[in-house]
Order: sequence, then C-alpha cells, then structure tokens
Amino acid sequence: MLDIQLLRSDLAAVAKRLADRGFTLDAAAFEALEAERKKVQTDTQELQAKRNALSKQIGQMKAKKEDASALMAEVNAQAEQLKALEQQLADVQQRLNEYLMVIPNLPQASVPFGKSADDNPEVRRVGEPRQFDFTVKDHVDAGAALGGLDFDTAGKIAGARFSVLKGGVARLHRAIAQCMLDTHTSEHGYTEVYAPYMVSGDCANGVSSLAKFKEDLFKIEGRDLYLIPTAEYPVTNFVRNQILTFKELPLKFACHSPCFRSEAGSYGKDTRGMIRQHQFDKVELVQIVTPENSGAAHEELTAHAETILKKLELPFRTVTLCTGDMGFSSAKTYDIEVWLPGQSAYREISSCSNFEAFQARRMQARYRTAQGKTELLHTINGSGLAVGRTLVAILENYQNADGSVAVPAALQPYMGGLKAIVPMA
RNA sequence: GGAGAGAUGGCCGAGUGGUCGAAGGCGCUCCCCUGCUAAGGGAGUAUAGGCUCAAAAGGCUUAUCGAGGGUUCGAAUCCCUCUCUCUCCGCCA
Repeated sequence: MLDIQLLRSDLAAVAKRLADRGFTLDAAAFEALEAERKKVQTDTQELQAKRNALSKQIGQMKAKKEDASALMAEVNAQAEQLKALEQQLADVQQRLNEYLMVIPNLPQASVPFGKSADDNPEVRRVGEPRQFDFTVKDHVDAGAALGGLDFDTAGKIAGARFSVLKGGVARLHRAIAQCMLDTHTSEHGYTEVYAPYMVSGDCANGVSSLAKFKEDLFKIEGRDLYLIPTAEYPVTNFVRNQILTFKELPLKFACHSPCFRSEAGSYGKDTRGMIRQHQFDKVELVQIVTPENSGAAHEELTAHAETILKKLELPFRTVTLCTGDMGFSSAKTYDIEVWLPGQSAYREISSCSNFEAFQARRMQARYRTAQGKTELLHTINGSGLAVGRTLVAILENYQNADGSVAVPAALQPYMGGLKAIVPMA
C-alpha cells in the first residue's frame, strides 16, 4: 500500500510514476473520495466531541445528584444524526482503503522504463554456456532417459502441471534444496525456518493484493485459507502487527517450502516439462530491514541467490525488471535467469525484490528506532533458488551423450559422493 | 470432540458503568549524583488519524484495552458473535 499522505501531497507525480508501470491511477476518483472523507470525518468528529463533552457533564451532575435530564435530551436529539454520520464515515473509509489496496508500488528512481520483459536490461552475465558435441535433450527427455521424471503418473494422480520424481533424480532434487539451505544458513547468515503452507486472507493481503490475484492462488474450500504460492507469504508475515526494536534488525530467514500456483492465466505456456507447475519447491530468502539499509540488503540478497548458481557452475544472467514488467508490490526487482541448453534460452530461476514499506504498511510491521520513534520496516525477498527449475537446469546442462547426468561437485556430498546419475535399470 | 479459564500500552500487571488513554512495576530516553561495568534521585515515554497553521512548533479533536456487533447520555468494565491462547479429559501422527 502506498502512503496516503503521498497521494494527498503529490497526486500528479504518483500518477505519472504509476503510468510508467502501466497502471492508470484514477486521480479524480481519489480526489472525490478524499473530499467526501474530509467532510464526513470533520462533521462526525465534531458531533462526537460534542457528545463526549455533554456525557462528561452528565456524569459530573449525576455524581452531585443533580438533574441531568435536559443534557440527556440534548444528546439524544443528535443521536440519530451521529449514528448516520458514523456509518457514512466507515463506508467512505472502506472505499478509500479498497482504492488504495489495489494500487501497485512505485518503482524506485533507478528502475529503467520499459513496457515488457523485452525491455529488461541485463546487469551481468556469469559463466559460459557449454558447447555440446551431441544433440542436447531438454530436461523432459533427459529425465525420462534416466527413468526419473514421470509426467504420466503425475497426470494420472493430479492432472497436468504436476510431476513425479524417482530414484537419483528425486534424490538430486532433495540434494539441491539441502545445499541451498546449508549455504544460506552457514555462509550468508540466514535463520532456517519452517512455516505453514497455508495463510489467511489477511496475510495474503499483507504481501500482495488478494483482490487482484485471488485467481492465482489455491483456496481451501470453506475456510479463509490459501495454499502459499511462495514462502514469502508466511515468512514475511512473521512480523505483521509487530513493533520490533532496531537492535533486532536485520532479520534474515531462509525457508524451504513447496509453492502452489493455479497458473490460471498461463494456459498453453510452458506446458511441457516442469518449468511451470502447480506445485514446486523453492528455498526463499526473506530480509526484514530498516529503510536506510534496504537498498544494500536487496543487492546483498540478490548476490546470495547468485552464489548458488556459481556453486553449481550454471551459467546465468541477471536482469533488472523494467517498470512495465515489475510485480505488484515491488519497488525494484532483479530476475536471475539460468541458461537452459534445451531451450537455448535464459529462463527465470529467481526473482529478488525490494518492497520498501509497501508490504510493511499493509502488515503494520514496524520497528522502534534508536530515537524511540516507530517507523515502518522495509521487506525484501528472493528465491534462493527455485528448486524445480534448478533441477531442470542441471539435467540439461550436465547431460552426457550416453544419457547419464553428471552431479555438480557442490552436490556430490549431498548425494553420498555420487558423481553421476545413470539410467535406472 | 467435551469441560473450564483467559486476551489490557514495548513487556508484566491493576482496573466490573462516568473525571480512565488507562494505577503500579519493568524496560527505554534525557538529566543529576557517584572516581570506573554496581547502586541511587528526577523528568519523560502508546498507536493511528482528522482539523488548524505557508511550514515547523503549537493548538483543537476523533478512534483504539483480541476482532466485530449491541445496550447506554456515557463501555476496558454489561450483552451477543467470532478469533486466538492456556488447563483438564478424549482422540490422534
């Protein structure tokens, strides 16, 4: 949520910056709502003040055993009007809140202008795509050749966009998650956490907009619970409705969890393989920081995610999402894209965002400064990394002509020293 | 699933219809005292918002004692619903 004060003081500038990201702010609607709110609120509070003053007098008179019926009649005379005004005020405030809750975050000044993913500038490129002297398989064929990737069985159980992993591939999937978690906790200072795979509607609204993105989530029938599309949902909400002290900051959490997405808007997209699934694993990094540190923390967190790809010796590039390609809550996002030989393309494997106070304001997540003032926190998160897509990248980048797949050196300790996965008997 | 208890400020904890935004304690901030990390004294210390002001300061004001409704001139206090926590029993991984 944006700071309403900002809209009040500089509506035109806000509208202009939102236009950069393709969002049309209805400025006239805001001004009308504000005018209404102001009038109704002033009137209501005036009447409330009068009632409070009279009630106080009544109390004092009764204490002295005097007759207060005249004052009581006076309060009663305005009771109905006050009730109506209070109702009106609640109503206009709710409409104002609904208006605010669906406005996306403002891009940072450093975010480049652009309309789509095609306009995302590359920040850096690390590693050289390997040259193959045989016809490369994509991960579906490479996985099938190993007998470790089975979409037919998954389809039989749950339908499209699910997968079953077996044998060495399933173990590799587990090894990837273990390696990521260990790296972030022992080398990058994150605290490992385990959290619910379902969150309340309030928590979903704390990190994003439920009104806007309801369709992307799986809802639990008959309950106010949603399957998490990322561990960002539960973990960022750790600090909701809380006032931390500056001494506790920054908080750094790493969480390995499954993620559930309905993929409602992506029919026909990435239908092959496990690039886009209803369920996938991810190791999520979350940082809760003070405002002055969020820029640096965002860079740091992005580097932490990149470290995993460097360890696994997978070629990647990092791009800055342009204004037109950013997510709803983000003020700035870096996407990390891994090289997939099967597609001859870089594909997203991590998205690292700085939300500044946008989520904190929705969650009422605050901290007390050294001066004793309470301020909104800044939140940052990123995938470190998506486990399923990392598996895809390894199957494709580490495949051999004989159908076996080499195990990256960094993962071998997690695979009992195994150096390659060979086709199952 | 059954029975009971509870939810108050950063924390602990008083408060069963009026002058209570809320005693007291802890913590924190500032000052004083004290020749060193201890102790003592004093002052301050909830949050969000509105109006006013060129702005800041200030002034006036509203709401908030788990959430939402209700009763009342007036609710932390009474009533209803919900959520959560704890204890005991049952069941269960």
